[in-house]
Amino acid sequence: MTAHVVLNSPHLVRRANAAALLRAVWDARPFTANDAMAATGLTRSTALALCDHLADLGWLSELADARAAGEYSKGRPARRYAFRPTAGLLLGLDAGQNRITAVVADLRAQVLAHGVARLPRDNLDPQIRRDGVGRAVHLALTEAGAHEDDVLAAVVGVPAPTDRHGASPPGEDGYWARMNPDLRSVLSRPGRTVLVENDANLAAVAEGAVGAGAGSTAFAALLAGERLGAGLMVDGHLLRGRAGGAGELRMLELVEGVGSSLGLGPVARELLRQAADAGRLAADSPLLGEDGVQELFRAAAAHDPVAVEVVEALTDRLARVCAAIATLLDLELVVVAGAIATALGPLTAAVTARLERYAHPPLPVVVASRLGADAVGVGAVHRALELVRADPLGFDVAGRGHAPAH
Amino acid sequence: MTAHVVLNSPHLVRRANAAALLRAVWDARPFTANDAMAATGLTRSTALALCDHLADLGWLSELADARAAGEYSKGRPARRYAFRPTAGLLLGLDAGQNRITAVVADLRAQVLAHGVARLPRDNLDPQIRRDGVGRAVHLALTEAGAHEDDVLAAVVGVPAPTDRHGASPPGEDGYWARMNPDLRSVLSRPGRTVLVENDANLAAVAEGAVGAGAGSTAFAALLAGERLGAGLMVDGHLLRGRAGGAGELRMLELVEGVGSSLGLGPVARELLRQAADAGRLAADSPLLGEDGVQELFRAAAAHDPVAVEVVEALTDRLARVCAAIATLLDLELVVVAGAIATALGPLTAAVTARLERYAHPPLPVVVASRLGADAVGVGAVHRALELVRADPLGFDVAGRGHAPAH
DNA sequence: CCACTAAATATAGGCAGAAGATTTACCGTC
DNA sequence: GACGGTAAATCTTCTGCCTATATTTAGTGG
Repeated sequence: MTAHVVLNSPHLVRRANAAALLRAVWDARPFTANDAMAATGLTRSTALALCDHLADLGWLSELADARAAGEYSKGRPARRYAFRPTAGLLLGLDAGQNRITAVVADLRAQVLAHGVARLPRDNLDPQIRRDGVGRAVHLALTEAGAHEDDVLAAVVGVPAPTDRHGASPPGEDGYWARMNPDLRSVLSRPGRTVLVENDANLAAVAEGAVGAGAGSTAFAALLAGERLGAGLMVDGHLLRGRAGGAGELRMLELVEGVGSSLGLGPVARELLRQAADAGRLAADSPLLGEDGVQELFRAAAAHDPVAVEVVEALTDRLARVCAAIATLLDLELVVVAGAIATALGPLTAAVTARLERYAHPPLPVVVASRLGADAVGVGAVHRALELVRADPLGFDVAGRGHAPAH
Repeated sequence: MTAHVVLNSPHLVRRANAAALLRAVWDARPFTANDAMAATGLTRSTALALCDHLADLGWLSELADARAAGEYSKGRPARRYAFRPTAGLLLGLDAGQNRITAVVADLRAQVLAHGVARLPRDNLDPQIRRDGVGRAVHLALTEAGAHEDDVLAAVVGVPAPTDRHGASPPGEDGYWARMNPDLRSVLSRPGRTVLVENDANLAAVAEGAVGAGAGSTAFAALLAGERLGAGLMVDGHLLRGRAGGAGELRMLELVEGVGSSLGLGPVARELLRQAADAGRLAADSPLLGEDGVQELFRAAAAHDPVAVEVVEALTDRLARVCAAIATLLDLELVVVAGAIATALGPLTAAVTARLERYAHPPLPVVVASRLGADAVGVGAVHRALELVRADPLGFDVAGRGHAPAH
């Protein structure tokens, strides 16, 4: 006979109702008691009492102006309230291998400021990463004119699997553990919720919230950097697995015509090197340079035979990858994200077309992310928002620039 | 401003608490108010009032006997209640291609009776399947001495993907649609909840509830019949996907060394046929007969070279399949289920051992199901149980052999 | 200045649950 | 067979949340 949650106090009822009202009003324009009544089904007196209560707590502001918005004008003017998106702040971080980005956003996930900390090229010292996180956060908060105490929830994306508690397994040669040197504790503050999450998972959250996956219930965000990784959203849930390893794509080693989880950049470089070795590419070709991938698509568009061949190989590879993942999970969409995504725009249509060779209808669609390099940070902010929205009254908001109505 | 659920009436609070209490005592021995208080945190008066209420509704019986169980004997004897597992019945069906099985169970998922309807060998007429369902249900209910009205929830497993509403896409050549000819409507009755679900998914539910997956939060049930299909349980959720196709294994066509989603039986038959064609197997070998697969393992155990070779090929194939699925989703376990499962017991250890060739630590474990041919039906019953437990007070139970206390 | 209107406020009542006093139904024991 | 002791049931009182239904209020337009 295990314990079960019950409402053993009227106070709990009120709290649940207040949270429901707050969620209903979160994204709304200024609203009146009538709106609150419609959204919750509560009586006017109760709705008003809850609004006043939420205003006392700092979640809502009562707008002095009664019928300012000229919304009609018979009868006694309605009291108007508005959700205060700056009642608290959200912090989203992308703790990449060489760079840490912090994003400060309000309670509607509107980005207010950024902060970036570059890390030394070959660093694996945990303290350097931890310091970098602190630096990026400080920069972002300063730019936003905000204070550490204003942050209700912080979420960090790391290039490693993470379990429910934000811990990463060591991984081979301890790479994962080095990427996630207990970043949770760096960000922890009293009254603040902190979560460490896999970066591809956060990219998926971002795509689902404001990207190509909005409205979709089954899709993947394919983070295409040096190695491929995926965030899997199925039935509206982010998949985690035993130890957070869901979406790790080592299974691609078993997929015919793919053979590894290498990202598109490394594969392109390798193919171009092979062409050079075979004498089909001049040793000083721009395709072999730093910006090889950008050059590659330009050259393919200009019908350079080697470039066309390589791009076709990449298309085929990506189609196989997407087919394998999407078929097993019945996804309707694969969003290719990461730094390389913008360059891949032209590729995705070709990939989608090629899917019919490797998958069966209904075929998924492959698109490039429009969120750019910020995908992980934005996803982190949205994840933080979910945490706050899930139980807003669990967060203390009173401090922030608000004088409670006594 | 979308509508949100609120507790706008004391009645709702009471209902929620009653449901919580009921869930807490669902699997308990006879219990007293003290037990109920401990499980819910409510006061004695409230707990007793709720128990009486639930007894009135027919969910609990009050045991006349006060301190019969000799559980101590100072003070005023406690009133004792017990959950009534027969307050309503659950119906689980396995609507296979050639055979329909119905299982009747009580509210603790204890199986009370079976009913089987065999279908003509080559039938695809929807009406024949629908009639078969009715026949199997009638047989099972009769054996249980029960009536249609006693069934609170029914769940059917079909060999086809199903969406949230129990509908199946037509599939190529309409096979799926024929396997699921609106079975929902056949079982529908006023006051009864009906659900149509993919059979592999139900096998996964069964394994998670009473099979090898009990306690595991990320595992797959691999239904190994003529074709492979999987039910995927990740983070405690059954994966569905866009149209219920999650766990369809056509992606195996892309996996090296696998190449198709054919089950082990067909592959074994094909390998044996090839051996026979090559003259390595006598044309009258028992391995080529009806019970080939059973024979195969026996022969391999006796070091028959052809049999050993085929079993090794099957081991390798299964290891690749499990590695691909388990790696993508970070599963800790793959349970091989289906009619063939019992024969596969000896194979699974070899498969688990071979996984290290195709996957990386932490490696999943592969085991054979111990649930036998009933896995789908049992899973269906457990799924039905979930439906009832989720909101027990939404079901009317009063009728069944119980005189409410006026 | 007066109806009219729509919203805010005030008042009363129902109901769930807590808290604590009291009663009850047993057990020993003398 | 009356007498404490005990643990649970029951009774009484109280608080808080919500509904329902007046009543008041702050405006508009004639």
